[in-house]
Amino acid sequence: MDNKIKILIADDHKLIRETWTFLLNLDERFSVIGECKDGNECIEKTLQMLPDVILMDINMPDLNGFEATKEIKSKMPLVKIIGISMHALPAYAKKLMNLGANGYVTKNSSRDEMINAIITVMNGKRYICEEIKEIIIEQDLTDDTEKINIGQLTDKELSVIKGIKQGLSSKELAVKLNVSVKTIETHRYNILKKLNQKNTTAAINILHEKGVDI
Amino acid sequence: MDNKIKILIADDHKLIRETWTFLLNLDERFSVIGECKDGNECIEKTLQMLPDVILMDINMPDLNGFEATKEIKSKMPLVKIIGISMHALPAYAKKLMNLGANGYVTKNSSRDEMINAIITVMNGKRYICEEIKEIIIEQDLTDDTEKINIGQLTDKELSVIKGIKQGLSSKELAVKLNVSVKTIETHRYNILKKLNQKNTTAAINILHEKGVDI
DNA sequence: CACCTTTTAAGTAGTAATACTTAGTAAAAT
DNA sequence: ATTTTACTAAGTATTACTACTTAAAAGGTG
Repeated sequence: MDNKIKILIADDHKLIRETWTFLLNLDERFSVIGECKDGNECIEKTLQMLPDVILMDINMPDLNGFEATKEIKSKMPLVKIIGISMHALPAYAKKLMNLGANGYVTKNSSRDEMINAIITVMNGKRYICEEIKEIIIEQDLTDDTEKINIGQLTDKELSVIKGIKQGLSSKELAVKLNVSVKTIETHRYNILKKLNQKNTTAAINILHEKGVDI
Repeated sequence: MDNKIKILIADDHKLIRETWTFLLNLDERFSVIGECKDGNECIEKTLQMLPDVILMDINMPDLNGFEATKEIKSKMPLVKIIGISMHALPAYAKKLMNLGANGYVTKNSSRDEMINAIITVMNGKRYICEEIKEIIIEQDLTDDTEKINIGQLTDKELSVIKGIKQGLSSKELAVKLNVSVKTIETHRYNILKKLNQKNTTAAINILHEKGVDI
């Protein structure tokens, strides 16, 4: 048991957690020592259980993967963190790596790729999954043609347009995000400017067409 | 014999009558004092035999359970009536209860459930079987989601919401569809009413969630 | 430290959308 | 033959959104 790589899994979906736990425990080299369903629980269990690697979902309630990564790396810089997301967005990967994560893989990835990621980060190197690598290379080759990029939108702007998509008004969003209506209106204005659209309906539509999952 | 609950069974199927008679007579607390094969016979025997409880089938020839219940309750309001039907329809139960019945059980119900029903109505309370309760709860839970129906939208309304999705304003849509801006505004209003949404963004979102390809 | 980005939020205008009511016409269903 | 539904469109009022400008505070980067 001693020489196995201790893994902590953080994901808000029970099925995902259990699947990864099962798949990883099939490999002699790994031992999944715990599961957590949000960022706060992950921070707690990390301090308690001292895992070697954390598989951290980005989209979690209460405290998301970005925030949890930042917090954990400030307290325990040696623990390896691999971000997991359903979004194949290089911007997400880049952001997470800048917060101290050691790897980033999408939920489309295979067990082999995840194992590869764990081994790689345990060897002190960073790991980015093939899917993201391909997109980065693709974008590098096609260069400046794609003006519309999710990376242009900030976190708050994404929160705002997500709310708009759900039918919330500026007033309702102001209450939800605990800011003034004027702030929401500024965010809306900036979103339309960045995406070069006349209204938010068109903005949401263009994001959908570009395959951006908001 | 005096202190037993006197039961009258009304059902057009002999086998059903005999089965219920047998099953209920197994219990010391009950005594089935008579059987009848239609509503008219039930009214007659009720006036003759003065039962405590009538187990009344809904589907009977000549005079059905609804009519018989209404008639009996107008003459003898204190006799307890439990409707029995092969149909697990809350509407039937509701209708019968409004005619004065004290309980409603389906023919799928167990002996225990029927005994429970008899005891309950004898204690002055109404009884609805579990099967019907489940259906009512289910309908109540799914209720407002079923209000949204693509079939409600007319051809013109679909054209309008498609245009809105693409980011067109009412003015632009008016030009495109060759009608006045006021007509487009009316369509918008009717769309929101039909889909029960506060704005078109929410309407488009709800259509997407329902898998409607607009 | 200076610089940049993000987030916040104010002011001012103008335009668009929502929330109804009423109403005429044509077509389709009862 | 009568009712219903779809489409049209006007009126009125209110609310929401869009289009800027300006600016201060917080955070990280070079």
